[in-house]
Amino acid sequence: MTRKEKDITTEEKIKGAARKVFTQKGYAATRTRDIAEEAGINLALLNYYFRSKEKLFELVMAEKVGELFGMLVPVVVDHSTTLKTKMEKIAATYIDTLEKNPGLPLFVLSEIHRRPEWLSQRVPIADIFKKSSFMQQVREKRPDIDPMHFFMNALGLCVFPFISSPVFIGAGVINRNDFKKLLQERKSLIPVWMNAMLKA
Amino acid sequence: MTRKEKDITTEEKIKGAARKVFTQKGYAATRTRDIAEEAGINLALLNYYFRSKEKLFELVMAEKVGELFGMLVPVVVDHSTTLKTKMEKIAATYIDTLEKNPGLPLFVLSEIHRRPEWLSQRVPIADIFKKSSFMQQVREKRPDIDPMHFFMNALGLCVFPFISSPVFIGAGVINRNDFKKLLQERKSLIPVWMNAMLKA
DNA sequence: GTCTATAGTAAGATAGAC
DNA sequence: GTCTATCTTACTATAGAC
Repeated sequence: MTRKEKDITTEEKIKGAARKVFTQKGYAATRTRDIAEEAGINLALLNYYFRSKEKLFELVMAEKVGELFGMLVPVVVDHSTTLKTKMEKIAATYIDTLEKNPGLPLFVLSEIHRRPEWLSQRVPIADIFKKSSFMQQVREKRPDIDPMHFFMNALGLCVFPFISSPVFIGAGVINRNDFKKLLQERKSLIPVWMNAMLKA
Repeated sequence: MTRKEKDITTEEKIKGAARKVFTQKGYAATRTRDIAEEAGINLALLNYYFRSKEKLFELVMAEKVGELFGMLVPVVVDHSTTLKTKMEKIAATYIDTLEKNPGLPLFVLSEIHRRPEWLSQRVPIADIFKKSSFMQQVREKRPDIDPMHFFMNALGLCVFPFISSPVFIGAGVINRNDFKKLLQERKSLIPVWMNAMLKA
């Protein structure tokens, strides 16, 4: 047994397995047995540590929502950066992070879709975005258009490829390698496109 | 009993219920009992008509994939229209159709994510898109950039709002009415943005 | 803390009456 | 064709030994 394996507590092994299985299959399709097997432990231990499937899911979900939106906050509220810089940071951060965890957006979006109240009950984040420096700067440039459009566009341009890749790849419209190349290109293209949309 | 109700066969009632429940909750979270109840019939009848949950799902899934991508084909292959016209048609068609069926994209994308081989086994549509008039016209305008980028952007700008609306609305970043207003605005904005991106 | 064994329940599917 | 009742399986969760 390597040092690394020995240091991971059973609790962390289960959480790690849960992260993997839940994000891959979603809550409903996940069986606690899958998680136990993935963690290399017995099913009873899962309930010993986390009481129930629901409680374990809750933990993972909160973490994943944080991963997906947490990275956004420091960038959009920063008053010291230009809109262009913000766009560059958003594109680079999202694409690099999601490339390591491509299933993240679809998981979060799907689970929130099935539990619309989940977010409102715990993440009071609306004002942070609405009053953010990003929104102000967009409003200054385009007082004639709802800034939410551009916020959505920025996120969509970054995130949509990851959500739709199974379709494009599955349909044979693109292959895995070309897709990876596209992603890298988008890191520099998205800021340029966003700038063009703001001027259009 | 109204005329309309009387004319709907039991088979159609079940299929209709299945469409509703499957797209709302996804395959795994759907119980055949939910569908039977929604259809106002007995559980046994579902198996009498469709043999199994899987077979019924298969039917709905094929239909929904058709709904989501079928509308795209006639537009992108049409050699008689300009790129600008194509963009206008894509935006208008998608937003109008999806407004009546907002859960469609997330359903299709999620289910394909969980069954990556599903598409490749039955929808041999790759060449239609790759050789489409849309792709050619984009290549002419921007031979320096992979046209797939713009195809993805067009779809993403139309579809992403529907996928992400539960998040935006759930987090309180936007309310339902403003969201509906945004959607209408996007029908004319998206073609403008796409044009701007192509020039950038 | 970790296991085996099992209770309890929910879900998909079918048998058989009408 | 449509129903009620039931079979069978698979899942979550717990009891209890070690």
